[in-house]
Amino acid sequence: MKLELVHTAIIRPTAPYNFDYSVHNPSHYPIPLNYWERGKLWFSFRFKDKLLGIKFTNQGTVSKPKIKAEFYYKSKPDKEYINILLKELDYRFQFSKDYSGFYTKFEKDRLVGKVLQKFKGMHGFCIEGLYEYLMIAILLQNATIKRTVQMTNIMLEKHGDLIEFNGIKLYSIWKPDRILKASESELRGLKVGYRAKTFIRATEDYLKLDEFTMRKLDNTELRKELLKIYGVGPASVDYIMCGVFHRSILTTIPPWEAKIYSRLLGLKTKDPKKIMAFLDKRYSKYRAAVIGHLFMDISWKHKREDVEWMEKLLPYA
DNA sequence: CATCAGGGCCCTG
DNA sequence: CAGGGCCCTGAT
Repeated sequence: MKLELVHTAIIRPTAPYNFDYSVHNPSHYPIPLNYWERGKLWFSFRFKDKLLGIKFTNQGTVSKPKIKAEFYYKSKPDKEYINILLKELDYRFQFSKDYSGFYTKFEKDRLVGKVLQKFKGMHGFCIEGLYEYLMIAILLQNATIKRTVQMTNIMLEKHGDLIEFNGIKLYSIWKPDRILKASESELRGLKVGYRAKTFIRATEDYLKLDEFTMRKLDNTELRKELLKIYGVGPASVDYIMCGVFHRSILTTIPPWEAKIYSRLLGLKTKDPKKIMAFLDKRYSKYRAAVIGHLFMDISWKHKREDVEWMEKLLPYA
């Protein structure tokens, strides 16, 4: 479906704001829901039953941030819709979040000071809403990157919605009712295995929730609610809380991440529990933010110049 | 060719 | 709370 330019807005994030570090995460697996190049981001965005294409263009600097946002749709949406849409984008991209306390606290830290300098102005972001991210979490479970990519693509081709705007074609994750209309056996035919059932059950559970109300819950309550969703366990719940709900938490470190952090932090141990204890002692409530920055750093490096040991540690096989 | 583990999670005992 | 089963794929 081709979409037309229907509205343009200027967004002024809270400084410091580094555009590229705040709209693109090179460690995420390639998925045709968005497209990034330096200073620009195109993405599909389903919100309140409308599927739009959105393009961001960086027109500012880290200290004087400014983004041009262009909205593509079938017809001109009303003012009210644009207003709540901008509010939602503010939440998803954390434009108004103030990270200054974090930066001043650790800017001289021996291990992460330099990285914090480099990434100053990186805001946590998650383009996807709860439903989309939930589906992605299921696609990630118990699979290598390659398999996840393959399952994602077939699911998007069969059930996703394709849009075209500003010369770019992107998918959007299907609407929940689309998956409920599909049968489990039909989904199994797409070689997603036991996830066929998980997609359906998780969608049913999702429809009982209200993600906007959930944003007001504290971490403990939120975790409890999310764990009620079929197919969401300790690993996925952490990804969802950090991503969709922007909670700065680090409760479990999966073994593959432990290997990476061990190296980044210059530790001898690769034991997730010991690494956690170290982080907790040194960075306490900022431990997730610290790890987030270190991981971003190595991911960008890896994207640019192929870090050899990362290639070995990441299960790209 | 067979077997097995993998960036989990559910269910059963 | 421990451990088996689940889908597929690629490594051995």
